[in-house]
Amino acid sequence: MSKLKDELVERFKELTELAVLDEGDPQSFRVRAYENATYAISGLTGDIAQMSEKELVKVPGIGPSTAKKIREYVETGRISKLEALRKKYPPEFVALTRIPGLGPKKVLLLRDALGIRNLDDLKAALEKQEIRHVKGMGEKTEENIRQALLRLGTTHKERRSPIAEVLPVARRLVAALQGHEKVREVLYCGSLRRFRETIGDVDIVAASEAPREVMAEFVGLPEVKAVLAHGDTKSSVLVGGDLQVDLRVVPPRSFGAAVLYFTGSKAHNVKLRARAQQRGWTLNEYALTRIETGRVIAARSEEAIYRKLGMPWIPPPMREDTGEIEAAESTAGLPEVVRVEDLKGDLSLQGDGLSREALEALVTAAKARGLSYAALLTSEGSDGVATLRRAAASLPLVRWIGAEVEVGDGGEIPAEAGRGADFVVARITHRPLEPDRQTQRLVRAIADPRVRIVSHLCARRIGESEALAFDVPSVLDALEEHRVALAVSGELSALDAPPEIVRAAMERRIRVVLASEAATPDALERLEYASLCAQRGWCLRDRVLNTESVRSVSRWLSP
DNA sequence: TGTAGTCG
DNA sequence: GCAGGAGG
DNA sequence: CCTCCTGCAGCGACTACA
Repeated sequence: MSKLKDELVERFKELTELAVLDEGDPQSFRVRAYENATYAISGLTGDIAQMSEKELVKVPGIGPSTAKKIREYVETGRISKLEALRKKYPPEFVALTRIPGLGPKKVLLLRDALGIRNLDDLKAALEKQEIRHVKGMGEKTEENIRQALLRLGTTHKERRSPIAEVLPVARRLVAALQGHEKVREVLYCGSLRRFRETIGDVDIVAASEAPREVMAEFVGLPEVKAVLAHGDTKSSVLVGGDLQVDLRVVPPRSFGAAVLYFTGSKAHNVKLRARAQQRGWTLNEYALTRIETGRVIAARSEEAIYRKLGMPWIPPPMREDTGEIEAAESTAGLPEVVRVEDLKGDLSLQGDGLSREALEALVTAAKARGLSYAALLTSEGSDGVATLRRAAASLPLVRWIGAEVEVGDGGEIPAEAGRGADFVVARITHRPLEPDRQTQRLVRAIADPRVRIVSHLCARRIGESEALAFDVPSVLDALEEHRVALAVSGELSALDAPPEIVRAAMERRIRVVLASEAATPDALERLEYASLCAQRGWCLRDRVLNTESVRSVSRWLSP
């Protein structure tokens, strides 16, 4: 977005980190105020450089002090408070707090007692076994730091893993816990349940009356590489490629409250708690409770808690405090976002290279999932179309053969593309271009009259390659004008078009297609992922082409 | 056993 | 450090 | 309008030290 804004957000993040050290407490009010200010700045729209101190102070979360700092940065390119703190706490010293288990207090203690100012000092102190002699630390602390350093690099605090890596692991762990006889219910929560594209750690919540046994089972699972903490109701472990997984076990009557609490987001929870407080209630991970009597109002299910707070259940992907709570309590209610059950067909099955048997297995599985129509795609030109048409003859569900074509550097689509096919899907591939050229490329491809669907609009690979940079409004305008549908791929390393773009598309009359791009029966589950991703973008059900009847899909594909 | 630090 | 209320 | 004052969510779980 705006470069100035990004810079300010960076500066304030650093300010927050340094304030934690300066205050010696991550919970101090000043630290929290900086955090809020950072969030407030990241939500600013418009030209920040043009805003006066007065205007800035009006923004919730920005007070006189932050406003001054913003103006100072705009005018001089620096923030004196930040410079002062940097001097006091050099970057290499601050870096020490990123070691798991080392917070502000211990880091400062190490500096004052042993003069440790950077990683090398710390390593040297470990060598000499000096740390165990510091008052307040012991052999155990020393050993923990040693272990943390060994893991550093792979598991430093900020590392987030692509959802494609995390989801299968989480599903296996949940399945393993589900199999335990003392487990009543179990669900992964956190950013994974909200379907964010990168995941910091996995939070699993289980309901059981025998927490200790469940915990023992959990930390003993074969995938567990290291146990970071192991208590009666809460444990943390590392699995596979150094992914941290936390398990909380709660009594079954609190399952809904726990799942709500641990699903977040934090900002969503804060708003919910405020709504509870207005009613004289309090909301925590155990229950929604009336404060004066201590009576539980709701706890067992999320749905009940939302209902008591005057809201319908909110799909987890929407719980990011981007207006969902206000919408949920409005008379109009939450928008009706698409759910996987709404889907009637799949327009993205990958037919290339599949035998008749494989095709049959694919469409049979699609039918078993309740789908009633499908399109098979080929990227092998008119020969591919002909082959696929023959192979798919008389198979159930298959209504169309589509040609998937790659878009060239200039947005061109080969002259012969789509010959013999029922429609064309333009698949965007990764080409590094200047934003203006990229925009032209996409708009030109969308404007080609053969193209009915555009897929992988941003050509991104989560955790590998960035989304293409282009002017989003122009491209969305083109989609609307030429009546081309926007695909949302459920392929976990793509999830493309991303939610921000889907949400912007909802402001226009743009249709969406949820796409599994499946070549095998198992891969059809990506329809679920596509719908969760679409929910993050507030994708309305009645904008999704493949929730509609064969007739209306046909009309869209061949206008 | 009480307390402090860290994490969530 | 911010927000909101009280009091001037 | 300004200044001054007060509250800011709140806590649990776990670990290590004394």
